[in-house]
Amino acid sequence: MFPKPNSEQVSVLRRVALFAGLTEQEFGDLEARVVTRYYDAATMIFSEGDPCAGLFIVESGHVRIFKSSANGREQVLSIDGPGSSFAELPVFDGGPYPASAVAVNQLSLLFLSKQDFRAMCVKYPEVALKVLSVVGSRLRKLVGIIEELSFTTVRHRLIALLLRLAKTEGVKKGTAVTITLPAHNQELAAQIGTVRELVSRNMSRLQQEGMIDIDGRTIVLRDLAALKRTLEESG
Amino acid sequence: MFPKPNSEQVSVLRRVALFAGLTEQEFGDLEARVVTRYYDAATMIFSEGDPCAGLFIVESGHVRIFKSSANGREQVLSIDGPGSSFAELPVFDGGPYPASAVAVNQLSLLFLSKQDFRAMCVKYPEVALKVLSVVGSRLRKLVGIIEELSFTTVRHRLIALLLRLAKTEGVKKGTAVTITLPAHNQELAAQIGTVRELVSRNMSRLQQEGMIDIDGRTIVLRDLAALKRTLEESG
DNA sequence: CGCCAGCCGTGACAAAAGTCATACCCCGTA
DNA sequence: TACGGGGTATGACTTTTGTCACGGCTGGCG
Repeated sequence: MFPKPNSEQVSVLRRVALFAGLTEQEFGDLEARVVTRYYDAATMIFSEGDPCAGLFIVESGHVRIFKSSANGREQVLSIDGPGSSFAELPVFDGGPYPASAVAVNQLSLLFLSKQDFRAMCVKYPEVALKVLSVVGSRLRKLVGIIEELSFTTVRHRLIALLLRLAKTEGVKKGTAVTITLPAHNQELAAQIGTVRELVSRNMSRLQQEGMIDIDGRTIVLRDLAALKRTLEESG
Repeated sequence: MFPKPNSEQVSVLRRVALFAGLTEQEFGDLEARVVTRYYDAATMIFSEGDPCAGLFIVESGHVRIFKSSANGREQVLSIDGPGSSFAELPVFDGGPYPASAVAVNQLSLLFLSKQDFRAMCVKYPEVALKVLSVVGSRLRKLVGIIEELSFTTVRHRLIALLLRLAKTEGVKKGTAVTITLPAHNQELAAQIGTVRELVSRNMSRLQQEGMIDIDGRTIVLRDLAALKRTLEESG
C-alpha cells in the first residue's frame, strides 16, 4: 500500500519490456517514481472517457480492457497479464482513456504518473522507442480485431479463439488438444464481439459436427486440421 | 524525382505535426535524409505483409490504408492527406506492414528510412514523443472503428459517415446541410465495413424516410437533428 | 452514332445475427 | 432438503446482412 519501492516491485520492473535495457542507476530513478496499487477482482481501474492520469504496469493478476455499448454489450480489446503495461497512449496525446479497464482477479499494478513517464522518455530516449514498439503490437492487435469483425462470422471468430487458446494453454493428447475455457460464455462473447447465446449455439454446432467435445468448461478439440480448414474456407 | 531537398519539401516538412518544434538546424538534418516519391492514382505504396522499409509523410494527394479479405472485400482503416504521416509503427516493432496502402489520387510522399527515423528519435527525444501522440490518435480511430463494427448496424454507420462528412465539408443552407460524396458506393462501403448494395439500399431508405435528398453524388441532409437522434436510439 | 465499361438501384433469396422466453442444471446455503 | 443465483441450452421469431442476378443510366471512345 505504500509508495515505496520493495523487492517485489524491483523484480517486476526489470522484467517489463518497456524498461528493458536500463542501467542500475536508471532503475533506481524509475523505482522512486512508481507507486503500487491494489485492486479486488471486478473493480474498475478507470472508465472510458476519464481523464488520463498515467500509465500502469501489471505486477500480478490480469486486466481487461474493453468498450461498452449503450445496450449493455461489451467488446474486449485486450487482456493483459504480469509484465504488460497498458494505457501508454493517452499519456501522450493528452486525451481521455478511449476504453475502460477492470481487474479480472486480485490485482496489483504499478502506477507511473503522466509527468514522470514523460520525463523518463525525455531522459532515456530508448524508453520512448520501447513504448513505440509495445504500442506497435497493440495496434496490430486492434487491426486484427477489426479484420475479424469486418470480414468474418461469429462461428469463424469462435474457432479462431479456440485455436488461440489451444496454442497458448492447450494440452496435447495424440491428435487432439484439450483446453479449459478461461471464462463464461458471456465473457467469451465479449471477446469475439457477439452475445452469449451465439457462443452457446456455435459451440453446440461444432460439437454436433464432431470437431469438438464439450464437458463443462473443458473442451477437447478433436480435429485441429478440420477447424483450421474451416477458417480458410469461410473467408 | 531526386532525393534532394527542394523548397516544396521544406515547406511541407515544417507543417508536419511529427516534426513541429524542431530547430532550423534539426530541419536541415531531417531534410538531408528525406526522399520524395511520386505515385499515380491507384498505385500500391505497400501491401499488407510487406517488410517495413520506413515511414511516409504525405506531401500532396491522399493515401488510403486498408485491409482486404479473401473474398474481395475491403475495410478502410484510414485516409490520410497532406501533412499526415503513416506507417509510423511497423518501424518500431520490426514487424511487417499490418495493412496495405494505395494512392487515392496523384500523390507525392516523403520517405524516411527506418534507420534514419530511429536515429532522429534518439537524437531528438521530442520527436519520439510527437510520434507517440500521432500514434495515439491513430489508435483512438481504430478503437472507434471497432466500436462501430461491434455495436452498430450498417444503417447507423452510414448515418455516422454522412454526419462526419457534413462536419468536415458540408455547406449549410438554413437547417439543411449539403455534401458531395467523396467516392462511389463501393468505396463508402469499404469505409463502413459492408458491401455496395447495403450502402445503396440504406441511402434509399433514408431518402424515403425524408431524412436526406439524393441527387447523384450530392446529398442534402434535410434534418440533422433527426439523423443524430437515430444514432442515439439505435445504440 | 453505337458500343461498352463502370456504376447504380432493386427484387428475390439465403444465411447470419440478435432477441426473447423458457427450462435446465449445478452448487452453496439457509 | 428446499431454495435461489448464476450459468447454460435451445426453440421460435425478427432483423440485419450478404449474395446473385438483372436492367438501366451515363460517359468515353472507336
